Amino acid sequence: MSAEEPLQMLRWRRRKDARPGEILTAALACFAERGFAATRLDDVALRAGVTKGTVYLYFQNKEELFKAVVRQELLPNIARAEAMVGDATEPASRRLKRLIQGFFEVISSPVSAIPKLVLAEAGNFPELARFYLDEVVHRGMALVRHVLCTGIERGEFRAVDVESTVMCVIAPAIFAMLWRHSLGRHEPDVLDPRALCAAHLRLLLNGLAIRKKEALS
Amino acid sequence: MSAEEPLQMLRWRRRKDARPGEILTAALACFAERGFAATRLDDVALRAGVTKGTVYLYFQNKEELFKAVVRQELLPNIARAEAMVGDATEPASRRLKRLIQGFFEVISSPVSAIPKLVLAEAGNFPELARFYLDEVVHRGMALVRHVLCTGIERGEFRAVDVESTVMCVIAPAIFAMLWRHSLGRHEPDVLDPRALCAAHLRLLLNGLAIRKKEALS
Amino acid sequence: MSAEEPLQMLRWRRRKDARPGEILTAALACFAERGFAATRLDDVALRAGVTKGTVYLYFQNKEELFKAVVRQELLPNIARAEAMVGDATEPASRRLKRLIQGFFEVISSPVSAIPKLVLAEAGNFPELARFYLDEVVHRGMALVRHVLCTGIERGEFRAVDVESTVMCVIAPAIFAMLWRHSLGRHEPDVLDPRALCAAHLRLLLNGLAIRKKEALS
Amino acid sequence: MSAEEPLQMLRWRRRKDARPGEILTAALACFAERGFAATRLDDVALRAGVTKGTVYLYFQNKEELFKAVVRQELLPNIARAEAMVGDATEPASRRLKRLIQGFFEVISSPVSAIPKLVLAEAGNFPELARFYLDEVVHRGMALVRHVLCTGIERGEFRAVDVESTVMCVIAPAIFAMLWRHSLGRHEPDVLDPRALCAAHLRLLLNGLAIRKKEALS
DNA sequence: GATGAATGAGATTTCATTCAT
DNA sequence: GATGAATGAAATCTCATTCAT
Repeated sequence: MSAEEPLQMLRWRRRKDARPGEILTAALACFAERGFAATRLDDVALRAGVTKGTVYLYFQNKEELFKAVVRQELLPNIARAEAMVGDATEPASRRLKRLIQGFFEVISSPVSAIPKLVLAEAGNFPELARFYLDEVVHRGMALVRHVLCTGIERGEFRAVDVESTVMCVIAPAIFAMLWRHSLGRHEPDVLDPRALCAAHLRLLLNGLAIRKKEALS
Repeated sequence: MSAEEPLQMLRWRRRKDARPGEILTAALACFAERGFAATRLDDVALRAGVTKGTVYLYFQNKEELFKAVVRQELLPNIARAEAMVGDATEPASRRLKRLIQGFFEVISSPVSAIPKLVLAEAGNFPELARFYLDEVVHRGMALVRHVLCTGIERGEFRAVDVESTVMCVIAPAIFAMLWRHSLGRHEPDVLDPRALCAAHLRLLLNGLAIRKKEALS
Repeated sequence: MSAEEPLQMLRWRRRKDARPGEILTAALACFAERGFAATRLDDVALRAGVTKGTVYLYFQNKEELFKAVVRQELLPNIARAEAMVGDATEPASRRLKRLIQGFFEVISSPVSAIPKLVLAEAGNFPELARFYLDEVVHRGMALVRHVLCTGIERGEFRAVDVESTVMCVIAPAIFAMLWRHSLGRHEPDVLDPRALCAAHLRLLLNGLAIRKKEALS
Repeated sequence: MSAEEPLQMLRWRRRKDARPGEILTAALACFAERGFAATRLDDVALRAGVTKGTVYLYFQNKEELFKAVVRQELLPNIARAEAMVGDATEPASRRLKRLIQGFFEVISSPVSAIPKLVLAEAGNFPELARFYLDEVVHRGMALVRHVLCTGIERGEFRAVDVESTVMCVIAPAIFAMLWRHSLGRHEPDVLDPRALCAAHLRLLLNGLAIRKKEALS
């Protein structure tokens, strides 16, 4: 069969293999724009350049499509984030900085729409929430936690409440992602991710830094 | 006959004035749980102790109900936030602290569900987004900005990038609200608002504090 | 009781007696404008200056209200039409003329909306159709038939097909009534009832007149 | 399995092209029977042999369906009427006769239900009224007017008030159509279209004819 | 007698899902 | 593999009707 396959079929073959990805990309865009419920499968199909029936060829139903979007679009990003922590010989402050910058870089990519989606639909999709908690949130927090703990152990950072500080570290980046895909659409220029990242880093590193003779407020 | 009358009478006794409020409260709870689209008007009506038709007696349609929820539930809170800035003779750090604590206190009230709702539906309700930006976001940010500027002018705080720092100040509280009404439902105890508030305040005030001989990283 | 009845109560009493009529008038206007189904009882009540509940005090339901409108608004008109035939000593042509002019005069009164209503709803209200046929159509046709027959017997009119000629006699007037309450609203001045009446009379009387040596076409 | 397949296949075989027409035919029948408002889309769908959803596949909503019925069912008939005037070399009386007979022939076809529908709903659908006036009424009246004018110019007809006479010419045919689809259903045999047509023609042609030595009444 | 808040049955409309082609 | 016509369940919304006041 592969022997007599004409060129045209090869093209078809390629498209066939590409289809699921194209559909997921289209779906992410649609979900990000209107939310899960308000997105019609017709919209997704149209944007993916196929018909509704084709969507069902690759995904059992709308809910599975939704989960697939989250799953597939996030997998590379999680690994990326974990690789980001990098070399353990570096100072903790530098690793923290790189980690945060990594979070902020996500903002401009399409995956940044996922947190908003998960947030909006967590109530209706417990299974998805579970998955997201286990595969994204916990792993992301573990990264930050690890860097913070190392820094404290090594005497680079003050002995803060690690669990809460983890939240403080990631909150501005998450906030920026959510903003971009919701209110930010109706009022651009309010939030500048680069500037926010810089300000956050300064505040944070200053806040974590150990000062010589000083009592906390 | 007189025995079963009281129930009936109570039903009728509830006055027109009370109904809209009851319905709005019920609606907020439903919307917060399932989101706008997944909430059926039957659910709202049931929770409010009325029937679907009654909801339409007071609100033109589901969308208007949604807007009314956001509008009416927020008005008191905005005023509350503005009153919170308080006395200008106090040190800026104390005012900032009170402001942030105020934000964190909102988390446990039902209104804390509104940010999630607005965020999730901003794409579908531009008018609502506009309203929320003008009446909530801008006013809230103005409060923080004012305190920060005062602190910088008076030499209490370092000369930071005010606009971005405003975001850093509010991000953890917003983050906590969103968390509570989404992933937090599926994994309690991950986020302790009190502890987060405390950690945030320390980091922030430390981060803003002026140190003697220090160069930024 | 009637002795100590204050003036105010008298007024109330008067309104009470007038109510059903006021409601019927309002209902006729509403039904004529929008048709039976598209008319809401709220509209009728509003126009009658009462509330929906009051309508139900006097009429069992919407259908009964509809029938009452037709019944009550027509009764005087039927009698009026029958009286119109007038003196049997007059020439038939003059009586026919008066009869037709009578039909055309109805056009400008509110009752002229009833034929449109009955016509539109006859399919859904067989009982009403029956009533209308018996009490209005047959009696109206009998009048015309009587005059025509008299005229033929007396040698004033040609020996036409009486039953069909009856229709020809009344069709233009009915047509004008229907027009006024439907398309005529969207294009006034197309149909001038006076001119139509005059033209119809001439054609008809000419058409019925006996000519000396003439063969029918 | 192969036994019950044919039924299924027939269902599916019916092509997209055939459906709209089938639905329009079914809709005309339903609307004619019960009127616009009282017709449920379920009825239409059932009669067309499809389900409610299918109707919405081809027509945006009930109102558009209604308009489509009127539009599509009438187009052929208008052309038919215009072709009916025929040869200008014929005597006007013969052309008028043919025109009127044409109107009367419509009565027995399903389109004869449309005047009743338009009449009943003109108040609620101004746009439809406009369309009907422009595309049907004006063109129909123009035909009659043309024949009358020609007849007068050529000395065949008396110099009547043309505009009003046009109405007199068409009124009996319209009347018969309306009758058939309303009261006529509850009392057949009252109106015999053939006899009515004949009687109308005689009266009319007699009424229009010029007599030698005669003064008008 | 009059009110108008409340009801709930019933209609329109949407859209995820199926399946013959 | 891809299509798109067809489905039908489920939601929103309307409004005639009721009934405590």
